[in-house]
Amino acid sequence: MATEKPATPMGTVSFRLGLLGVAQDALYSARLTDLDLKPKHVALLCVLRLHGAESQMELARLLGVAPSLVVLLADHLEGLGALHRVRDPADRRRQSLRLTDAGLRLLESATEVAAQLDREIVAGLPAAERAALSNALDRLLPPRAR
Amino acid sequence: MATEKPATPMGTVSFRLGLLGVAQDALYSARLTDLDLKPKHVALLCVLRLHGAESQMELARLLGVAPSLVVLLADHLEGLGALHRVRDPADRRRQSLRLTDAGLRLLESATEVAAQLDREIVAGLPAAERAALSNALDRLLPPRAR
DNA sequence: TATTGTTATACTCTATAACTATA
DNA sequence: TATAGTTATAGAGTATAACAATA
Repeated sequence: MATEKPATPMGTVSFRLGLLGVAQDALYSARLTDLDLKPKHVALLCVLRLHGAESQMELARLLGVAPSLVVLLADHLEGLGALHRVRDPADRRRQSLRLTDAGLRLLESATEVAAQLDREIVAGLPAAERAALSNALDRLLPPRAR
Repeated sequence: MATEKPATPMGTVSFRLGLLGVAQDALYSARLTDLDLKPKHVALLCVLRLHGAESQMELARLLGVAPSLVVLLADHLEGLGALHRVRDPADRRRQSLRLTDAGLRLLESATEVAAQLDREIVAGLPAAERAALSNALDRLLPPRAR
């Protein structure tokens, strides 16, 4: 009684995961407009908060995006006062990005927005299924993103 | 022991769902290049196969995209011989999109690509968790997309 | 006048490539 | 010469608005 051969991609987990995730991303993005953030900015803040990063290059690798995009994301966040760039004295080519207190508060606000989505969206799921979903996401997310 | 207040959006289901889903969509898109399709084309084919649709407008509503995008998607699929447009004789403004045999075979190929991703991706999940994930996706996907 | 499909246009996102400063 | 960061440019994707045909 495992998965039978599905008739369409809608019968697969990966396709439905893509559909739902893309919709989720768009919804979160819409809810972030008041904070003047996009999900990618939030991802960058998360990495800084949870890992820290030695350089923008490392950040690009961790986020899985081009280094040039990190520049734009960091520019925007710096403009919001959420972080500042500090030159590495040992290698002046490098800049470390450091969260400010305002950045931490911004991240907290973004967290609350996501938590609200959770309440709206997983409200319909039984507790066991919600936990299983959360576990599955943990396992499937590429380690670099965690 | 329910969900404690998460410290970052990474602690929420919705944010991780967005990250994973967007990555999934990109991966599926990359695997579809040989078929000359994008996930949105596949979604359109799925809707035609599973529901049928009376008009392109209805399709736009079901897919949650702008009508002008349905035109482009259908143009491409028509160019591949996957469907043809037939004018509704009762209302000549409307065009019904009908899957051809080639379209059905194309959808089967796209299904196999997604099934292969499933094998690669959910391979690491215990059966119970996989089933729970599949169930959760079913419940969370907006009904229009199913 | 309202609706379907289409076309034209513009905007967002992000990558690639070129460039600067530092090593 | 190689690397970190930046800037310039280009392409993909998709929405909005204008338009044509039909009702």
